[in-house]
Amino acid sequence: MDAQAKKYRIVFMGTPPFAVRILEHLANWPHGEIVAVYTQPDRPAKRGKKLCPSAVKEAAIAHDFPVLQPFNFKDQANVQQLAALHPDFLVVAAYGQILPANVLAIPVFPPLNVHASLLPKYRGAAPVQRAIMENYGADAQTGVSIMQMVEALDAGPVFLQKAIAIGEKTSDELFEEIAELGGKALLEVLLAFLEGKAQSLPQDDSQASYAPKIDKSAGVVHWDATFDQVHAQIRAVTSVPGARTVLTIDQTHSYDVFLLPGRRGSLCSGTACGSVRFDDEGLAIACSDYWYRVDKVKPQGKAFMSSKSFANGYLRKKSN
RNA sequence: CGCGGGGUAGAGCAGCUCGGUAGCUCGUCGGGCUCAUAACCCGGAGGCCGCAGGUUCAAAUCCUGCCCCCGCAA
Repeated sequence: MDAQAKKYRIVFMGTPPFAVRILEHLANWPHGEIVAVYTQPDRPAKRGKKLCPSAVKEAAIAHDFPVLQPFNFKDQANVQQLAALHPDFLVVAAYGQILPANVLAIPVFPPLNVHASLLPKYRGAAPVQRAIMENYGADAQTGVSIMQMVEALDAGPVFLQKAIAIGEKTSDELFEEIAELGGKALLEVLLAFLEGKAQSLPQDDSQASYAPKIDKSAGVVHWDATFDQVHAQIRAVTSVPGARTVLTIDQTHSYDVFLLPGRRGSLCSGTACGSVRFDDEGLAIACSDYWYRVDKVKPQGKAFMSSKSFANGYLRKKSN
């Protein structure tokens, strides 16, 4: 197949930065051309409540891809608009909308989804975060699946899976690696379709688990767990929605802060979970087994600072 | 005009009500003690108090406008 060969028509759907990485891989695929990019409508966001475009929209505009932002596909006009694009492939990554059967039937090849887990584990909205939270062993791993979309959520047959070690990564770091891996896996599957060699395996529904969306409350650190569990939780929620806790200095001073992943301290047997300690190294908080050494904290209204800086400015009140 | 917090030495903060001397902890530099030290003692340097304008004999402080940072809400 040379440069003059047929370019397959691809419609991409996605919204957050994770989807951007997948889109970038697709954009570089020599056998296809992106004929449209679907993403969530601009939403009021951030300070000032201004209308903000999604990460995918910004990327699509940078590439000069046509952008479409329908509210949903219940409106048949939107379905027909997609059909009129005559897509060979429909690729979806973290789009944020459930696609009805008449949409899934449009592309020539099966509609594909890039999902950030080893299906059937962690179907749903927050597969990466849940995988980190629940798998904190030394050899824990998660991965990415290229699957065919069906009406049931994340339940279609899987064409290709790739695994990746979780280690001590944060969800941000893992998202990036999975997007990179997923982008490559996706192109492998697309090529397999062109060569007529694509094969899928049905998911074992009895092994399925669901990864519910992460909300604010998931960021509140549970200090009554082991160090490994606490560390896993903090890594999972770092960045969004942020790991937060209340530092109780004394009876009259406590601060609601965000914190970044730290490291294991010494054993803290006998200390009440959640106890706060300041020493030469900075801040430590007691888990059920070890002290959790915290290097960076963010008081309300402030930026992240070293725990030592925090002590310099905020601890004085304790002695006065 | 969505709501709230913040901007003062390299870092983190106090001072602002009630205008009048630039303060605290850490860091940094120099000296001392010590076998030695990240420990302790003494001393020093380092500030357009976010920007601009106004009020005043006098503004970090009061008034007005603007910029930047943070959170909530979506």
